[in-house]
Amino acid sequence: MPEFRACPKIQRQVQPPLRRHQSYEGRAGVCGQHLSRMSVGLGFEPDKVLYASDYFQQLYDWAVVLVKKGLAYVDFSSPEEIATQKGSPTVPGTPNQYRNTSPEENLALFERMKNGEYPDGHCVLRAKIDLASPNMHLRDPYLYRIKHAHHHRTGDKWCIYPMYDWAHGQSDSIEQITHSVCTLEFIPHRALYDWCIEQLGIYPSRQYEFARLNLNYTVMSKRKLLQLVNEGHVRGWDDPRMPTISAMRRRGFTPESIREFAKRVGVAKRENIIDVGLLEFCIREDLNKRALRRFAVLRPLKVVVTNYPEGQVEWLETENNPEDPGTGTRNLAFSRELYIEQDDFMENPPPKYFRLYPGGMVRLKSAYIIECTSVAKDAAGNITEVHCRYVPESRSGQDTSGLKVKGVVHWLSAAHAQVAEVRLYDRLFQVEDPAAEDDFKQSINPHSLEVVETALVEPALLETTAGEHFQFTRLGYFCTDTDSAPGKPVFNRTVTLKDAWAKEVKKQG
RNA sequence: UGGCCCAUGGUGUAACGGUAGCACAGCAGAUUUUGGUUCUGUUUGUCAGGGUUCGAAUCCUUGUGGGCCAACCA
Repeated sequence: MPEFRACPKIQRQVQPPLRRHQSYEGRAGVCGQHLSRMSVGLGFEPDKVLYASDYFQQLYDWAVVLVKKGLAYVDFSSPEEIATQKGSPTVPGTPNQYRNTSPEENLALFERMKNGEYPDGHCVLRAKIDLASPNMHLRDPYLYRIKHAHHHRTGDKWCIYPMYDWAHGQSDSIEQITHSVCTLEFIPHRALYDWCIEQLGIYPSRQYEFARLNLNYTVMSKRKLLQLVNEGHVRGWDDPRMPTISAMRRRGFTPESIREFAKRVGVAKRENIIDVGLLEFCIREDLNKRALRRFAVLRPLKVVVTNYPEGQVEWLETENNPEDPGTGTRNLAFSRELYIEQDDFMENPPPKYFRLYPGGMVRLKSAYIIECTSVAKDAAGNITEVHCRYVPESRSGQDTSGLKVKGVVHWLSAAHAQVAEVRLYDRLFQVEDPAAEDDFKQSINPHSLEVVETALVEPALLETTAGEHFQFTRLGYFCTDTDSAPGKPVFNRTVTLKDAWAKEVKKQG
């Protein structure tokens, strides 16, 4: 039954009252709250939330008007009969006996419907329009059906409830909505929307249809998303892999970035599938300016600086955000045993690799230049440690070494690093348009979530609270998850940094 | 095989009937103590055929392609 009427304040600069045209069905207050939350998630304060159920009496009175005008009748046929009588898009419908009932009789019948004299589904009120119309929605559409159901706002007052088409235009009209915005599939409904308003002679709201925003590598329909949730392919509606507002917020997308994305996408009438790359661009653009930089090592590789004194600790200054000097600096502990990212070392590097390799030099960001002198391996031949020599006069900010190195690598002091859980997300589907597949679930990406339970982070990262954004230097943007506990932070990777090297590797095959 | 909606680079989206522009992506380069950021340059487009017009992405028409339309759902 028609329910909550979303009325988010879409854009202040829009002159006429404009509203999102959609009603929701749901149990006690859930949807109204959900809509409000969604608006807030996008950074809006809902202007107000309105309820179609507030108009039930008016809607009923208007139905009576229609009946009296001979434009509506009570039909006792079964749903199957009615469907058959409607014909098909190429075959006109045929009228039944009830279509000729007099207005007076219909009035009495409709009243009995309202009074609860009939059981559920015993009959319906139908508009009398045109059974031969090429627009199926005009072939005497249902206006009211009987449902002896308790309504969370109107209680047991009604046992007949209006259908969508009978509720929507009139509700818009009551609220003096000038532009009622909806998606393309409602185009055929517009004729009925207009018909109701015209027959009633009420405020002429108008409906405008636009294409829904689709994203590649995911699905957008509520039906499909529900399946993902119910069948456990994701952990819930706000699983950071989902394309829902709550999930996106949890993953670390800011309201500003989502709105910027929507702005760049634009609105039009043609079907579209937008590249998630644009969304990623928008969140990087936003977070680059506001996220504090922190060091984190996801897959640690131990580095021993052989010529650095054992037990010595130095505190080296590094910037919190080079894009915003106002955010100041912090100090990082430097010592003889460090961790770097496994990806930042290769024993046999390919061309153009300018990170660490035997005999190679690299700058430890905000610290010293080191040179790899040897590699330690276990019995199986796996690299367990990398031994390096540091250049004492290459200290960041006071480098007199004259050395020029191409690679810069982030690092953590082994003795100071703390453990944190980091969740890495990848696209939920392996194909661009899963909805076009025979079975969209066949194309689910089995590696859409990778949990790194023992990532290493700066000690300062232990103090974070849910919703905080960071850039883990050279890795990507991360957001503290709601699963975090004191001293046990969990980070979601919102998006990686652009990675020119990954592209180069791909090119080299 | 009825009706309706849509069609502009890879993806989106602009252009009173008058020079097809913007963004993302791509490519090339510069800068860089994040292979990030920033900056510079650059490849690629009006679905097809007719018609109207001095002039068509825009108007008309035919075709092609895609989408939508039957629920006691919204």
